[in-house]
Amino acid sequence: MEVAVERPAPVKEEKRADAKPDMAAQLGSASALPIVFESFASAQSDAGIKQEERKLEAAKAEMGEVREENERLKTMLSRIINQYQSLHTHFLDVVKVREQAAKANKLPAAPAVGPAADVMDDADELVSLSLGTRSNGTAVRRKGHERSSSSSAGTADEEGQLSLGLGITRSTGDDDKASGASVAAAPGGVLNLSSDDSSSADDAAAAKPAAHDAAAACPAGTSRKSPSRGSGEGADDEVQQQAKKARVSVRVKCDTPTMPDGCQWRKYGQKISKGNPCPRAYYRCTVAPHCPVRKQVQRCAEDTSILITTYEGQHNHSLPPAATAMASTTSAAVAMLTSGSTTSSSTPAASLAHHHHLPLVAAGLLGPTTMVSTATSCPTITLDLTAPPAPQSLMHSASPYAAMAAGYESKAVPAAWSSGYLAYGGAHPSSSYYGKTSPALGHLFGGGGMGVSSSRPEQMYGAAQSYLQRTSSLGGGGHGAVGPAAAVTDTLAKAITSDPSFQSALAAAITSVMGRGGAAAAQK
DNA sequence: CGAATTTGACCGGCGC
DNA sequence: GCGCCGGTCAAATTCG
Repeated sequence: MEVAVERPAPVKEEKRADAKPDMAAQLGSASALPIVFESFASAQSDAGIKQEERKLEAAKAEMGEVREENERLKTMLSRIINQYQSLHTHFLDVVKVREQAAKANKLPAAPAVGPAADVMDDADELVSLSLGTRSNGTAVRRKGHERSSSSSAGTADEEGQLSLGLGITRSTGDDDKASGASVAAAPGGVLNLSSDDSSSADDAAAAKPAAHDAAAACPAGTSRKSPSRGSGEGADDEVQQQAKKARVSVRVKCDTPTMPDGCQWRKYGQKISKGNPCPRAYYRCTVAPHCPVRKQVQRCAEDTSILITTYEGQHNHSLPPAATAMASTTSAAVAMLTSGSTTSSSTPAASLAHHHHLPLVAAGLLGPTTMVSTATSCPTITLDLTAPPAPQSLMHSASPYAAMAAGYESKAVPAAWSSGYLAYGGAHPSSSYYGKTSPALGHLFGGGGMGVSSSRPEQMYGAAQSYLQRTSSLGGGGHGAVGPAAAVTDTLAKAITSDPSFQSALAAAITSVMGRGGAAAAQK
């Protein structure tokens, strides 16, 4: 168990002002403690024995704390794993039942049961997961297409809601009410997983054009004659295409024409899409000549203050620091979604999404409101960052994102990014900036690169929690878990910013999630 | 004057 | 097969 090892040194350094800095740094690692004690033993033979003893006591106390926390994290980890496994089992059961029912009804490929089969096949099949964070349900599910029919609502009722420890609700079809209710009832941020061809990143743009957005956007991104532009690379074509298919869509409240993500973009087109009076702008990454990354920017028809930015593809070049967050987010999304789709045999895409994202949800790593839609051809992750959460629960759940946003922001992103998100994370639910969490996620996903860690996300979540709790106690002076002031969040931001080990640990844990997601999908 | 943006035309996928 | 639609191209225009 490496939980304690990942704990950030600077926190302890601050907590233990009486200890030497280097010692405090060593104490940050549980495995380093024996070395510390050895050095203490030799030091005791010299002068200042009492002082050293005091340090020794402090070190022991510290070690005790670390052990305690380690135990806590172990417990939390095992609990989360259990919940994940039970959920996974339950989901597989549901899939099996539905397949059997489909066979019985002689509906070859329809995964749905009963009269709503067409709805299920074509429209939303959602599994909403929540852990800790609370978000505004209405914003979570704008997916409700107008194709919604009474039969779909009935389906939702029939399917019921499978509710497990993580607060899982399952809904089908477009029943906004059902999903909205489930969201509202859920204790926190919601991850929606859908295997819906008609739900895409752009579904957030408006309820009506959602189907068109997805249906048309996907082929365009993959089937166009991109080879002529040099983005295709022979044997990697398939991978490239996979990568291109996967999308990350971010809904934020933003007054500027585009979201400042740190990357260089060149506009190459603009269209009025059906159902949304606001034009959709198409941008291409211009950091490198043949970078395949595109983004679409469109304002929400229902609320023009909401900007929907959809990223597609992976950068083939190094990025400026300011752009790494978002780029890493898209890369991570691509990794998650494409790894699943390539290993899929008979399992519906939705189940893959489960495999990939449950750990994320369990770890509380996906944003306050995150939607994953895995169409067979166009998997998309939507970060709906427009819904203000209840501040009470955020300190324990969403704050890690806030902290990450802060950590990232201090490096590269304009102040609005983090200030807004920090407000979102705990202090000012009404802030007009509260949507801008994507750097947080991006930082989580990207900071440490992919595929190099053994850390577990569950650990990470716990670590993040405890870290924040500790840090808040440092800087906030007893604000505790209830609505810390902005000053506290600033303190949190600074504390975490100054702690690269924590950042890398988080990134590594995320990396682990990605890897395990793919492995899990491959096993099925 | 070069770079970036605008905008109408074109292309390919998809549904009817 | 046809029309609709989203996405892209590229010439024209604007901007710094």
